[in-house]
Amino acid sequence: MSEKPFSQIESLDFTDLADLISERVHNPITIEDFNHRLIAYSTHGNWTDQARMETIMGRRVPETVLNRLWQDGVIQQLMGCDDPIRIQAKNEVGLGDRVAISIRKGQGVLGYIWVQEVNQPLSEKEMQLLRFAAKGMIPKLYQRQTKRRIQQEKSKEFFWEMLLGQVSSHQEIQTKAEDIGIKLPRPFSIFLFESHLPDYESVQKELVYLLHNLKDSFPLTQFPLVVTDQRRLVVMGGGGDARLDFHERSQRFVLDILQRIQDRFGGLPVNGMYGMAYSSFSFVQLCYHQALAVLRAKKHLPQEMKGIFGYDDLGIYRLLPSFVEKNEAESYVNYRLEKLIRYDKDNQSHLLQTLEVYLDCVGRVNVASQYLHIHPNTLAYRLRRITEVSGLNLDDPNQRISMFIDLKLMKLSLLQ
Amino acid sequence: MSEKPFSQIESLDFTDLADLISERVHNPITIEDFNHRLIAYSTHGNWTDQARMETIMGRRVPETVLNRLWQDGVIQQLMGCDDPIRIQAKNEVGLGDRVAISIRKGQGVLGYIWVQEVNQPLSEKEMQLLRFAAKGMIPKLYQRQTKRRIQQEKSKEFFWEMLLGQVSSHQEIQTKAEDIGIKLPRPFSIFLFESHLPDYESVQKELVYLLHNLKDSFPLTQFPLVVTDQRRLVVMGGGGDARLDFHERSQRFVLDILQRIQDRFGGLPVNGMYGMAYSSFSFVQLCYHQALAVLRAKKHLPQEMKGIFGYDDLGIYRLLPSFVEKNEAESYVNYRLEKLIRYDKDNQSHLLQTLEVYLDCVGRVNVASQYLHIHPNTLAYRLRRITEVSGLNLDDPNQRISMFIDLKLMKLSLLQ
DNA sequence: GCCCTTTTTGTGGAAATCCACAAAAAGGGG
DNA sequence: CCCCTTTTTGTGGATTTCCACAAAAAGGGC
Repeated sequence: MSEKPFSQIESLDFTDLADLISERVHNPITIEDFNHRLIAYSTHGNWTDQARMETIMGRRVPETVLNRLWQDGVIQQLMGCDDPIRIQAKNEVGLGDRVAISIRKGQGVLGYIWVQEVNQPLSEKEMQLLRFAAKGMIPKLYQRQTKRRIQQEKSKEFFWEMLLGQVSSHQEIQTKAEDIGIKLPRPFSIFLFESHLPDYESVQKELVYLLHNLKDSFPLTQFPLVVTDQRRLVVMGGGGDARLDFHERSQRFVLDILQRIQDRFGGLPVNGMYGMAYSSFSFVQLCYHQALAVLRAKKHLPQEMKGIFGYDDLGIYRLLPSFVEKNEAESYVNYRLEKLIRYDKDNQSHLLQTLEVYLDCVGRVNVASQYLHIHPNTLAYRLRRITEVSGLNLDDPNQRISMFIDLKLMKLSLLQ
Repeated sequence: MSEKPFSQIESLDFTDLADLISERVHNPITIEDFNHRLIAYSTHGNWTDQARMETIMGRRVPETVLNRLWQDGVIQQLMGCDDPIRIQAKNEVGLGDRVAISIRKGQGVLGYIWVQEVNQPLSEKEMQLLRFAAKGMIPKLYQRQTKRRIQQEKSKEFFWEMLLGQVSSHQEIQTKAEDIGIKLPRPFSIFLFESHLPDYESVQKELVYLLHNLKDSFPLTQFPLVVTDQRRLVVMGGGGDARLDFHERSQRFVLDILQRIQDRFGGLPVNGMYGMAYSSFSFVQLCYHQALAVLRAKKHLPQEMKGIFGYDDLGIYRLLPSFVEKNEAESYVNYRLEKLIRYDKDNQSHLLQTLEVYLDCVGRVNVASQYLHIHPNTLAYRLRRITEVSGLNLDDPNQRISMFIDLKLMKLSLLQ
């Protein structure tokens, strides 16, 4: 009997193994891990069906195919037994006839072997052969998985070291990454995702899934490092050497992820932000702090921060902390602001709020008055009052801007 | 003979002496120092003429009177001899008939004795008496002057110590000032005047004169400390306990001085600026640096700094140095600005300048287009171009402001 | 020279701003 | 309560902005 059709299994790598199995079952095959990521594929008959091609090109089974297979209960079935299962062609998603078997250790799925039945349907003998192959591959796959997990642990530790500034020189980081065997992207940025949903677990899973899933189909590529911190996910991402559009790509990337999460969970369950783009790894910690700064700004001034995700786009809010520091050092007070505050207190008026809205609306009387639910002329009157009381000259950009800044600053300090 | 009419001269103070002389010459008198500042006056006949009253009230001979006396050559004559001189009434300036004599040591004038001839013209005998009095007063006056000069030296030294932060605690400064015998104003500020005129000497003289002269007639009082540094005059000024209008008073004060200097010397020969208002003397050094910061800002951005003299009014320019620091630390670049710069270079266009003027004009298309000598529609077109090229959203106050700031920052860094 | 794109200028109409002036409404103190 | 000031709202008209569309001008490449 052919009891030992894969006796050399220990000595072969996955690619050779794929070719060997393919030869024996007379059809092209793919070997995938528990997450449907491609581990290896046979070289014969590559151009047979759409799904196979896409899987190989994207190094993962296409999402559409997976969705369909989950819907039809195929995956569930597959995960529940050690036997090969025959799957009817699903032409809508480009999937031809298949036979698939899961590689399991106990109840845990380690991976799958997929056979594309392009040449001829599998005979019972070839099915049996598949069972042998799957069983024989268990230790190899388990070892691979363990190794991966260890490498991932190392990566995480390394990432935290970077984030906390325990390694900070570009060279040091570069060589250490090579040692661990991960390729850091350049230019890069640090992304942060935070959620306060009760079932943070599932959000995080979805996030990780999206990160891995979007990394190929989306402009921002390579996410070698993901760590979680309480209810946050920290990611280093980047690549694609054009630095010019990095900002736009980052923004699109974050927006897309948030959109998808929102579609799935509803509401606004997740916040996302990122630092600036850097090419030198000596900026990792700074970049992380930039993302954190965006987070803080969003917490304190949610209204003003709508639609802002990148540190690049914080604008003046990027500089507010420095302002606070400087103002305290020289005990600065905006005397015009003081006067308005005093006036408001004395007369129970709303000049300050009026001014803020007016400035927020870049001096559009109509817009601002609508926002305040007052007549445009009332706004005009109040503005006149404001200039009279405080001496503020709204035609002077400098006065206007510093008033705006000091207003936001006050708002900030009142909230803390 | 009455050779020793003032034998007790050594033991009397100036006030008693004034009364004594007045009695002997049968007319009211004043004793003044070399700078026409009142040292003492006799108590009889105080309300006799306008000039005398104003002199006593203002503790100095009124400027109008002095001007007239210089014009008529009286002062010159007086300074040139040791004899009493008779001066005809000059009713236009409120001056009645006088006799005056200078008190001189060698060629240097130490002071003057003025006799108001209200009761009767002085006889030759009384004139002689005046000569004796003047001569007898020389050592006393000289001593006084020396003491003053020493005190002034001490003050200056002390002031420098404060400015350079060598004494910095409020208490220490307070007690040290009391030791020296000067009363520091509270609240206070540090004022700075700078001139690059070839004849700086005369400007400085005029400034010191104005400072002493305005200190009574103007809202800002008490200038105990004046030091000069190269082509600058540093002054500590303040007082008048209302802190609310301190800023307005300071501004009016500086403007007034600059106006007068300009009237006298033409052009814009002098720059003046000041720090914020403080009540604790621990801020002296900081306040000085604030005035210096205004000076620097005026040097680098003269256009933007027109009409700004107080650190209070620097607005965002107050914070530019912090920006520079922070930007360098995180090697920040405004990516929108970058794009505009690149576009301008590639197409020899003027989008950046256009944007700057537009922002300087707080978004007034008409004003800005006139300033740029272009059609309003051209400006609108360019603005559209700007938003297309850089992605700048001019309706967002934050983007608008940070663009403004980064523009000024760039201008600043280009100039240095 | 021509063709092309980019930029500037012009026209016209709807909407918004600015200003002066006045009527109404609100609020506070005697 | 009335009187007074402050605030809000209303009206009308000159000016400005905003937009769409088009003609003219400028500049670059072939």
